[in-house]
Formats: sequence, C-alpha cells, structure tokens
Amino acid sequence: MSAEKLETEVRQDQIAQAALGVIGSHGLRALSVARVARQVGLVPSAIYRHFENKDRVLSTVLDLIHDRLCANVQAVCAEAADPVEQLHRLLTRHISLIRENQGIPRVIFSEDMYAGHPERRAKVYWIVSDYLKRVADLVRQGQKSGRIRADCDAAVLAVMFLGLVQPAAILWHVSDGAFDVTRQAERSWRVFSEAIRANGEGQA
Amino acid sequence: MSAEKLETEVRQDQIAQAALGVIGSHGLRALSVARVARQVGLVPSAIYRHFENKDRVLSTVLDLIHDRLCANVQAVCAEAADPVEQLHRLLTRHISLIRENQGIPRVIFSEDMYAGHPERRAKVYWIVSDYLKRVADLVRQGQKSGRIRADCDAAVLAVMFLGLVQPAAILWHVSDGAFDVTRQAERSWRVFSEAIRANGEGQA
DNA sequence: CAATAATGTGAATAGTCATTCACACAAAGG
DNA sequence: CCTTTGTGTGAATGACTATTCACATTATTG
Repeated sequence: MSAEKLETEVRQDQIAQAALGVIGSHGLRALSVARVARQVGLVPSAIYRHFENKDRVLSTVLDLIHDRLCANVQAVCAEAADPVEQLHRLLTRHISLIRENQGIPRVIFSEDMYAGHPERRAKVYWIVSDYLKRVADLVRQGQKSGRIRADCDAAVLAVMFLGLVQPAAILWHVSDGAFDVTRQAERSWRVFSEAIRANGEGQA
Repeated sequence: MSAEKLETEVRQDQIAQAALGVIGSHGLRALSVARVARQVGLVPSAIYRHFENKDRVLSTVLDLIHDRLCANVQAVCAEAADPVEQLHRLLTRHISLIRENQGIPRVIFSEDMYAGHPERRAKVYWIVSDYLKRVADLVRQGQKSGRIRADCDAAVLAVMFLGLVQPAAILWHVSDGAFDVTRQAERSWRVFSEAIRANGEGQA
C-alpha cells in the first residue's frame, strides 16, 4: 500500500509540522523518524527523500517557529497603533500560540535540541534574539511617543515581557493544563503595564 | 581494576549529583547510565546496586533540586528581615544557583523528563509549586507589614518573580554565557521592586 | 576466624533508532 | 514509446542503551 506521491516542498512542510506536533504532544525524546513518518502517512525511509537527515528536519522546525513568532509581531503592528496596546495584544497572541502549540517552548527550552550542535544552538539563540529585538522595537517606539517611561533599557523590558509568559507557560504544561495561564497573564500584565507606563499617563 | 567500596547512601548521593552534572553540561539526552557510572568511577552495572533503575536516579535528582531551592529560601529568611530585601537576595541566590548548576533549569523545563511519566510530572509540578508557595509567603509577609502593595495577589507576584530569572537564564545558556544574566536581573529587579512597593514607600 | 551481606565487575541480552540500499511505480520530456 | 527523474517501500545494518546475571572482592558481624 503506497502513499500518494506529493512534491518534495509539500512533504517538507508536512514533515516539519508533524515533527512540531509530536514534540508538542510527546516531547523531543519521542521524536523519532518513524513516528514523524507515521504521522504523515509515510514509511520511515521515505523521510530521507525529502530531508538529508533528522537534523535537517529539526532545523526546518526551527524555521517554522521563527516564522510564527514573527507573524505575531507583524499582526499586532497591523492591529493597533499604540505600542502599549501592541504589547498587550502580543502577550495574548503569544499565549494562544504556545497553548495551541506546546512544541514551540519545548523546542526552544529543550537543550537536547542543541546539546553538541553549536550551529543549532546559535540558531535558537538567533530566533529568540530576533524576537526580543522586535519586541524591544515596539518598546522603543512607545518610549519615543512618550507612552512608556524612557528611563529603562528597551531590551531589558523586552526580556521582562517574555518573563510574563514563560513561567506561566511552563506551569501550565507541567500542571497538565490545571494552571490558569490566561489569568496569570492578565494580572501580571496589569502590574507590568503600570510599571512601564510613563509618569502622568493614566491606567486603562 | 576495582573501585573503592563505599556505602550505598554515599553512592546514591554521588550518582544523583553526577547525573545532575551530566544534564547540566550535556543535556538530558546524554544522560546514560554508562555516562553517570563513568563520572562516578564505576561500571554501569554497579549503578544498579544503589538504584532500582534509571527512573529512580532521576527521581533522586529531583529531590536534590528541591532541597537546593528550599535551602535558598531559608537562607534569605535568615539573612534579612525586610521581605523586599529577602526577595532581592533570593533573586541573586537563584541566579547563582542556576549559573553554577545549569542542570536545574534543564531538568525542570525539559518535558522529556516526564513525558509519559505522570508521577514524575506531578513531582516536578509539586517542586515548582512548593517553591512558588514559599515565595508567595514572603510576598504576603511584605503585604502584611505594608512594604508591598496589597492590591495584588501574592501568588501572581510570585510567578512574576520567577519570570525575572527564567528568560534571562535561558538566554544565558542558549547564548553560551554571552548574555549578561546578572545585569538583566539587576535592572529588571529595579522595575519589579518599584512596581510592587506599596505607595508612600521610597525606593532604595 | 568464619560466615554473611554488601559492593564492584564484565559479559550477555533485548530493545530502539537513524540511516542505507535495492527495488517499484508513476509522471514528464525526448 | 521509452528513458529519466522523483517519490514511495520494505528489509537490513550498526550503533547505542537499559538491564540482568554469574562471579569476585571487601567489610561486617557473630
């Protein structure tokens, strides 16, 4: 019984998404070539028609993650004009993203991803740095327009912003969904947004 | 060539520490029984004289982590009386701890640790929750004594507190030490401590 | 001092996994 | 129509890993 023949680009996409899915539901350790193949409806050896090896699959998964993170930043830029509102929306979007796709934090935080692979470690670092840079840009815009206090380094605030989601996300998946990420995010956003608002600005 | 004979309790300790060390420097995936044995100066099969199986070793590693986290909380309670100062010191200690022992965040955040092991997942959740509960207790004391604003849930602030270190720690190890955790922690602590201080309190 | 229990050793086993290879089939282009 | 190229298959291989077992050695206890 042979699977339908599809173009290599389609398969590469399917495989990367399947891999991210497997990581999300079963962890990086469970990511075997056989498992990904089964998910896509292929036989293990077929994977090698589309990828040189497992490393390349993981590399493509990283690209996928990068794309999704960037898409969120672009989306909030289009949705709102006020930088503080953009950050708020980004927080919400970020939470939705990792809620729907647990594989993302798992890939980023799992050192097994890059232990012994300096290039991959560098790639992960680049993805996170790139995301932080974009967040910092939003902050800087807010500082320029006078909505965010200017006496704080934008980069520092960007990392803090990430800190609003990260422990909550981890608690959420360690607790197997019991921890209320959304509530935590809302409440901590209130504290954070008050803290970064420029003096004289009222609170929403 | 036979290794020195030591009591099982000593060996258990050595093995757990060696395991944490291996995870810290090479990741959870590299944690094989053989590697831990070599680190301790034993032969793989000797591990089974002291542990039923690999799972038990990992369970003991979790106990080790729990002990160290609790030790930090107790230490800052002894060092300072002011809750805000206690939190500040805890932040510093936490950073030192994970800097010296990268295995700790790796074990906690690596879902491979507990994927498919519900009891272990529960144990990790318990460790994190217990730590958060202790941090929240510090916050609550600060609220009672009027040093920390009372209009925020202590548990929410505790998670935020964890958020001050966590992304920084990850950036630090993904960047292979290039990211300046200490600087990030100091600056974000400034923002955070101002944000949680009760109105009318001056800033240090 | 003898006996017993605890600890360490090396070889063997069984399982999993990534990767390779020879072959099958289908579409595209000459 | 036939050849080439791209995609899919199943079997085989080699590496690595956790775990077990029969045996050796050392410490402890009566």
